[in-house]
Amino acid sequence: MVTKPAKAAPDTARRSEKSRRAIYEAALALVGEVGYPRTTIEGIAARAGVGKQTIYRWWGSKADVLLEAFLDLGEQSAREAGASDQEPYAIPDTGDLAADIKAVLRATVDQLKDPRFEAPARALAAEGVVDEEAGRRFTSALMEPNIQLYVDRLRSAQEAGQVRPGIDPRIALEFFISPLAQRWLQYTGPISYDYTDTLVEYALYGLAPR
Amino acid sequence: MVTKPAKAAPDTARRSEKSRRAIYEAALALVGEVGYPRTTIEGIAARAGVGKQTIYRWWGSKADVLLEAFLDLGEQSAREAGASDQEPYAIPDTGDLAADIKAVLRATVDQLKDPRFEAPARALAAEGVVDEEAGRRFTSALMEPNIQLYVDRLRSAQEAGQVRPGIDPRIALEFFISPLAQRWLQYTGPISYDYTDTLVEYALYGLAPR
Amino acid sequence: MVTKPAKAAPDTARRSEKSRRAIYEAALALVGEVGYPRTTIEGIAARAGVGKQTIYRWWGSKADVLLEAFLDLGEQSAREAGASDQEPYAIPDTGDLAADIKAVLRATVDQLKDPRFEAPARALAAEGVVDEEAGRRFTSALMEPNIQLYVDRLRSAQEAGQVRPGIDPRIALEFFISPLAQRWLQYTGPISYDYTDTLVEYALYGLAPR
Amino acid sequence: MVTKPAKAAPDTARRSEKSRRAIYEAALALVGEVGYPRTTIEGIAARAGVGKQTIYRWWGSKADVLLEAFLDLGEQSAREAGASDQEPYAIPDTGDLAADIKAVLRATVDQLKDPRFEAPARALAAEGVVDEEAGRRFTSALMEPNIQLYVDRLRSAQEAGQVRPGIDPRIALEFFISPLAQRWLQYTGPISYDYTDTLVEYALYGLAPR
DNA sequence: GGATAACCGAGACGGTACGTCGTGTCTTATT
DNA sequence: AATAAGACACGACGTACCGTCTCGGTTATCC
Repeated sequence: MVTKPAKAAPDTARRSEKSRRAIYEAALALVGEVGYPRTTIEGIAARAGVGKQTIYRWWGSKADVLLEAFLDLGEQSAREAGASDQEPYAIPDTGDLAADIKAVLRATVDQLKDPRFEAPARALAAEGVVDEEAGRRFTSALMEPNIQLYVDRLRSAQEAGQVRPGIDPRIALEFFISPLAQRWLQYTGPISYDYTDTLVEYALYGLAPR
Repeated sequence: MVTKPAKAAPDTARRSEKSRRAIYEAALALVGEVGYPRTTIEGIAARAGVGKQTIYRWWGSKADVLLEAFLDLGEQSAREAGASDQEPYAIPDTGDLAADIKAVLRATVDQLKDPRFEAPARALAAEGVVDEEAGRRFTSALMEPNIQLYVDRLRSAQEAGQVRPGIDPRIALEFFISPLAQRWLQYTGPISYDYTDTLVEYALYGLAPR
Repeated sequence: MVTKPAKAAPDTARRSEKSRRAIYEAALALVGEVGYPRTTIEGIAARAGVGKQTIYRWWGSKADVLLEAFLDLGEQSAREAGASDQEPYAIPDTGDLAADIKAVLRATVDQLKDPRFEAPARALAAEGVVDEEAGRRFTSALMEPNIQLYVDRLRSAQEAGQVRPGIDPRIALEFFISPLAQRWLQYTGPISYDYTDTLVEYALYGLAPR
Repeated sequence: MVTKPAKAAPDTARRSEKSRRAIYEAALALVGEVGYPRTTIEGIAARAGVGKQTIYRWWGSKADVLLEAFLDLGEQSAREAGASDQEPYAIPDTGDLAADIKAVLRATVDQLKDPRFEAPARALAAEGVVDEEAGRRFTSALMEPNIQLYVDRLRSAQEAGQVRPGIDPRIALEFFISPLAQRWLQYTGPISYDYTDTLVEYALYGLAPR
């Protein structure tokens, strides 16, 4: 058996770190400046001072480049923020479920409105809507970890008796994030702290035991 | 004064109905077959047996063509379905709010899984995510009418004392449609009757008075 | 039978004369300035202010473009030179064979040294050496007509008794042109009026009857 | 003073003989198989199992590689043919000038038709046509030695009174080789023993004294 | 009922970007 | 120090579409 000759993967050890970083920066900058559809691989290469082939060698598509650039951006932010590194990301657990979730959603609102995040995030989301494979990839890389935090927090609340036992946290968390996601993705409504606070109140009222 | 030579809007009266229909069909077929990004104006024109200019004359972009084609598709379906035409679309009001909404959501699930709808719908959604102007246009053309139906039904339920008075229906309805929309758009989870039924139960529990 | 779908030849009637001329000029200029190998289709297109596709639509290769440009150049020169148009090209027949051929060869020497002709001519010759199909094409388009003139003149000389009857003019003419061609093509020796005069003398001595 | 850091000529003593031979073979094979323009340095390196740098270190261009490969091929053939090595190449001198030259030209015809020689020879010739420096290099390496043999033989014939005293052998020899060269290079006519025999007859008739 | 102006099909045009290939330079690890 | 291997910046390839722009050739009113 000849293990398919499918491209002869390049040698990762020799990869130019400098080029990779330059490509990330160029990609994010361009998406921010001219939008995803008018961001081209040629443009990224030119701006990064890199040959096109260097991009094609390591990534399969514009969406791939952007996904990694975006992940890298997240890691950077995380590194800058939580210098101490303990508990890099988690929903706080003060015992007050409503307050904890409101706080997290407010942070999410801030993030959704931060132009550094917004343009690439929309680009990826759009790509994922239309290309199932990409969509699943993006979802599992970008959203799944976050979703898991909600599941954990809700389960903890369930154990504390603040959420009815029969509730499936995997579904319940969607009451917090899906309405916000839809408003953001599809411009079906404005986004604000007030709005997310209301969301939490309405939803928890239904989730709490009587 | 020369009343601006800007574009000389074409004469709608002389428009070729045959070409318009051919373009709709070609556009929908291509999006279904090769996906939105690989659907091109040239391709639509060729398949419709139409000059490119005929498309550029009447529509401003690929997204525009597809939006109208999609709306047309909806009208057709409606015409076929409700021959009588009175009350073309409304959420039933049997007095049982949960049952009524479950029924509508089940129909939505069916529609989201119908490949005739899915491909163009995704295409439009993706375009809307990345292009705010298009997004608002699509939302107001495709979703707003639907949303209004939920608002109406919820208000009626509120009057009937089945929903707490303080609740804003514009927000409450998102508990029903946003989670489903997100699962569909972003592949964050499977879609089924069971799932939408559960959604309705969890949500109404919170919306109902005690 | 479906007569092969081999490219769907474009509509010659709609061809842009302006672009064609611009392409000829750009091609000849570039070959003259930077040489054939560094003349690129992209470069020609850019210099001519023309899309690449316009070149690819009408010509199959760089060599094709240059051949036509070169033929066009020849026609132009001819048109400028022989305004009267009678006898556009022929070897003079004064009765003195040696003098007639010397005169023509001197003109050829001038042409071979004219940089306007030299660069494209070499380019075509080189292409023809390496690509048999192109070679035959170039030879029959560029050299055959010329060769025929020699054949005619030699036959006329034969009838006048200045060349032995058994001689094949098709071969004899090579004594005049092949040595010159080789010196020019392969840099095997210098080119001058003296040289071509000598050639004629040596050769005619052998061709003349005793 | 720092004796210019220009290129740091590589150390010939350490050169890998095995690589050199492999490169020659690969180059000749590729030119024969796919033609000169589609023979690439990368292709040669890959086929020879050699790093690209090894080629760039020792040769300046594709043409250089091929020229040496071709010369090497000639030496090999010579070595195989004349095992004794004395008088590797010379035009025979039987006293019959016509017969001697006819014999040599017939051998040349054979060689020109041998595909092992033809492809690389054409490649080099074409390169030389378009690049004057390469042309002079190729001519002096590949043709000059041969030409000298004709000069010698003609001078000997001159001394024997078979060629008129005033004749310049450097020019006279072109009557034998240039027509053949042109037919071969430019496809202006077929090549055969008959043809070269006729050439010799026509030419010698003019060169011989009366 | 003939003139005339629009739309229509077709598709050539100047462009931009695509994804691939080859160049010549450079770096790394091996011999 | 030369080598096999191959990543790199660069430039050109030939193709696909873009949106604009003529071309005839139907229509479809308006005189």
